[in-house]
Amino acid sequence: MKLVDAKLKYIQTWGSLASSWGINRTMAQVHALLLVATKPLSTEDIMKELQISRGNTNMNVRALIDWGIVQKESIVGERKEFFSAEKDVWELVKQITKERKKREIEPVLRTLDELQIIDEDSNEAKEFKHVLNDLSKVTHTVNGILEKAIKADEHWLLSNFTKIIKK
Amino acid sequence: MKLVDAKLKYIQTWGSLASSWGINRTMAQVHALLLVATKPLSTEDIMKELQISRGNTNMNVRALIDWGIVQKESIVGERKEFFSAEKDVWELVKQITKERKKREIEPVLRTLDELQIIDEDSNEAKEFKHVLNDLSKVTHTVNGILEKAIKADEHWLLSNFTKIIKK
DNA sequence: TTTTATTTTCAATAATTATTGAAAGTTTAA
DNA sequence: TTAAACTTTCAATAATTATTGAAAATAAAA
Repeated sequence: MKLVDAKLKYIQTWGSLASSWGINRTMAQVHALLLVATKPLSTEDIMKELQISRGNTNMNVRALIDWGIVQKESIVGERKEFFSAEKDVWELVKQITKERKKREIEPVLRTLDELQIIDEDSNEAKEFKHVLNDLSKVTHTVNGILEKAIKADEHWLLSNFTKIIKK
Repeated sequence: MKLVDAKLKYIQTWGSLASSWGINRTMAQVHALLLVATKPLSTEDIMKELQISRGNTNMNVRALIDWGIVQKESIVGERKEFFSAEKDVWELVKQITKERKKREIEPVLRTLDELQIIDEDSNEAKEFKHVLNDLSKVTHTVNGILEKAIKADEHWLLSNFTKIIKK
């Protein structure tokens, strides 16, 4: 396979994975592009490479910066902005985990805990509380694991998980 | 809070969580409804409760059965079908994990491995291969953890994860 | 068999989400 | 200052995804 084709296919793959996880396809493609770029890219570079508009490029680059996985770069003698992606894949996974945890899991956790306050004592209410409690427990556990994973360094994480997998 | 309101809010919450994870909102709501139902529900029951059409109900119930988290139930003397959800939340998490792993992670893994075959030796090609390799390693590790989690029983899983969290 | 109840399908449509492109805003350099 | 380079915003529109509802298919009962 030719390098150009491989890069193209890789960007496509990343984009479609992202959609299935509820992330904007273009955002994932911009990120994929920056991840394999050998130097920081400008808005123009991204527009040209992915054949998308200026507005779209700008929006998605900003979103990626918001997620903490893309940085602005200054190049001496250049007026425009350049962008580059975090290249350490573990760092990347941790950053994404951190953001999704904050944006998606934590709000649910809060809602689940709120809902437990039901002033009723029927069988139906008891069963409902029971399901809620189970959901809450599982979600808290998952949240705890992610919390730990975010703070851990690569080696600690890897060795721990490897231990579990091997067992 | 009243039980009825709590149930409503719970179904809404589950639905919006699902959207952010790339799962059809209605599908999540149907599942949420079945999860707190005290007895199996018919298509009519679901339609009425969630105010959705017959077609929509049918599609989403079938999808849930496909995912392995909802079962058909027969009630003696009743001609129509009834549906109920897996109530064991850990079993549920495992089933969902299993399906998402199969549908989303594994295809990516295959593509990543395919892409490694690049017949070029430039610096650019080397860097690209390096990033691919990193991505592949991380994805394989995550896949392995999930594989293990799917096969494990609740107590084993919980105690292992708790150990990691406490450390 | 025919009738009736129930489920499934799918074209039409609605709702949602993403994208464009041009105008407005901002920053830098002359 | 002013002008040019560049970035941001956002209403209009396109693309995608979800939903409806009625007709077709299937299954059970008469």
